[in-house]
Amino acid sequence: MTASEQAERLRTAGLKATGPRVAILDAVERNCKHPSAEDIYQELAESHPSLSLSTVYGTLSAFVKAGLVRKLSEFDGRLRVDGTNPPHDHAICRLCGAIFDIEPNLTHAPAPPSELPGGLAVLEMRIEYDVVCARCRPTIHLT
Amino acid sequence: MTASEQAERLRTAGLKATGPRVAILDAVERNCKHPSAEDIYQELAESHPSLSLSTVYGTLSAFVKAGLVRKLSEFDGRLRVDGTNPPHDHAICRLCGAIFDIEPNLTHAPAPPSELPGGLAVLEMRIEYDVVCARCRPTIHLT
DNA sequence: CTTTTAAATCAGAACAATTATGATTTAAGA
DNA sequence: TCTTAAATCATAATTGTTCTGATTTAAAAG
Repeated sequence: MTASEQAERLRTAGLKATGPRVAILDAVERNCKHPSAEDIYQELAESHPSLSLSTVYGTLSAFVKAGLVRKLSEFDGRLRVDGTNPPHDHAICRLCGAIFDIEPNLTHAPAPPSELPGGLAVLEMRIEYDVVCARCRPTIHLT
Repeated sequence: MTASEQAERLRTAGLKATGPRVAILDAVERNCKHPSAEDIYQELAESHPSLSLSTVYGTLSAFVKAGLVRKLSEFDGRLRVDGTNPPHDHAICRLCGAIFDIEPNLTHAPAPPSELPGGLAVLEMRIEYDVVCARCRPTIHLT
């Protein structure tokens, strides 16, 4: 996606299309590894030396509100975002905290309801698996 | 579950059955509201005035490693634990971050696979909904 | 092409949650 | 009992995130 297309997306979402914003949106979408704010900051350090970490935080928060990127449950206690489309499921190793992307529909889940009890409008649904990964498996006794 | 049964569980898990440990294990199992470390600390403040917050952290971490309690994805950036309550789904408001417990099987999901590609042993599966809650709904334009 | 204005940015301070430290206490097995 | 490794406590240190306020900038109006 070109820079000006990204800019257009930002404007459509009601956000100003600034240099930092386009760069951050781009970085999030390129990075498939559920980056943290710090990850993105580091990633852009070279090309945008004046970028501030607090801008990354503020921008990510704006993106999440606007629905441009997905905020993940903070698996390891840090904010992590996911800009990849389409949505996919996640498996988290309960021992080491590693996150794995899981192809959706591996577990034939039905389509999400459009609304949940209590007036909750559903935007998206995903499955989260608690797992023990291959690396950690040998280190424990599974009952 | 009696205190001595709890103590036995701790020993079986390879942990010393100390007063603080039994109390914390008990508190976690009684509390169905995904308590944070601070929550548990507060809950035990009266009955165990000398209990230290750092002990709560250390103990919870030991319990998670031993598989005695579940560590939840930290929705709001804080550690949260869950005792033996039946697992349930969660809806998170994308705007305000509020968490709602969702009755499982509302979205008739099938049983989880016991293993996922890449040698991931599945312990548990849950559904996560991104929602806009009733309070936040009026504040935005849904497309 | 200015001017205007609200939004975005930056750097740094403040804050909150968690982890580390090290001296002291304690459970459990010898 | 005695011994030993583990657990505890209080506090310091660290880390991740949010807040602040002065400055800059995009976008829309004139």
